[in-house]
Amino acid sequence: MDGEHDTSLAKKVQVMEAEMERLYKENEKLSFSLEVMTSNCRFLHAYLQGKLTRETAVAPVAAAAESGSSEDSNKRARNEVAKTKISRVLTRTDPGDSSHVVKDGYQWRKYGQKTTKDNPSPRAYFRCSMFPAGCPVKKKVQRCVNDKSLLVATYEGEHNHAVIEAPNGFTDSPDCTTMASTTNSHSFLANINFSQPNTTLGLALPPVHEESTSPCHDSMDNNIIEEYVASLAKDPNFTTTLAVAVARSIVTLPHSTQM
DNA sequence: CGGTTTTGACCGGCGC
DNA sequence: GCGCCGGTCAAAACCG
Repeated sequence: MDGEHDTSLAKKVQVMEAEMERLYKENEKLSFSLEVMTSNCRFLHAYLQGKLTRETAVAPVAAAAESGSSEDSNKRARNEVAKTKISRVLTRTDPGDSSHVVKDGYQWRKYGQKTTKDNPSPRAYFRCSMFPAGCPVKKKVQRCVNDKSLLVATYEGEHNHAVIEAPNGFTDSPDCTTMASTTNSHSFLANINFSQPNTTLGLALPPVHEESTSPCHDSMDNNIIEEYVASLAKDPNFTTTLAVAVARSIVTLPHSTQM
């Protein structure tokens, strides 16, 4: 790992920790998400300082994901997940709105709905219908058990065609805030992509492969983190989504077999 | 009329 | 082997 870059990143993580502490005190409702965020930042901090290995840093984070998410419970730890690309998107909607509409730029056809054991909200199943000849992508949409105003969309597979609508389809409504985190078995990449009327920011943790330790890191990471922390401080109405988004993005960091 | 949604039935994996 | 559960199918209803 690149020592100088990691030191800088570690400082940023410290700033994030401090900011999260402040937000924690400000908003009781966010306690769960912020606990996860703070915990994850500490593990990442320790990891960056070399106090933890990749495996020990990721394991508690994964455990936090399990405890915070109603879906993908014990039995869902089936190994097919590692093969296909899995993305998870959180979308804030009107809590009274019972629809499962997550505008992401693609056209979907609903093929089923189920009420799952650990979440009273029904889960809807969609297939991509933009390319009927065989787009393999599926989507599951279910309301978050902890926050009914959050829609959790889980995408499986990759589109084999172009998107029709604008790629930033996440910005479909003024108060729609979206987090996307993408994982697969070969990358170590977490993306947060928020869109608010006056706020757009992102955080990307670069892939950490043994053959690409430092060259791919650049100063953009630090700038993005600074922007992210600044926006956390400025926009109290945005904290819920940010908290959940950051927690989700961190906890979905995939395992890597190499440090 | 064609595409989409709804919803009960069915299937397969998993734990006991 | 049985029951539970998540995921999918398919027929009917719905809609533009």
